[in-house]
Amino acid sequence: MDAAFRLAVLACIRQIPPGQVSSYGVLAALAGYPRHARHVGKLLAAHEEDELPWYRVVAGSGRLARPGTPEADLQRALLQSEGIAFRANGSIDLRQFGWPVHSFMRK
DNA sequence: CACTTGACGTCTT
DNA sequence: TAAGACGCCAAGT
Repeated sequence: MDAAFRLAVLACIRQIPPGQVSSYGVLAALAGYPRHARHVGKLLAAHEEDELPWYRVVAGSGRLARPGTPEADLQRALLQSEGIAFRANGSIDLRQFGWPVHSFMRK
């Protein structure tokens, strides 16, 4: 596997501030690998580390990946505990909680 | 080599 | 705006 890819992506994920979320595509681009969103997901699927805030990674649409799974429920709970609000349809407003866009546009 | 798969994303209807 | 189609790329079969 490409160790550089893993390290770069994991490093970016660790940069996500508490109470905010990022998306697979954005993280891939930040890591220097545009169009590799699916691989970020592949990485998280195989990688389990308690320190890593994997739950701060959502789909670009603002909805959770793999809905219906126990993992998604856990993720929802963890995010809510950090103050992130979910809409009625079960999606997150990235204009409010998305990173790094939100940090940059902070008014 | 052809085809499928997957924690995704964008473009068309 | 919602629902599909289509694109993406590395790995596995």
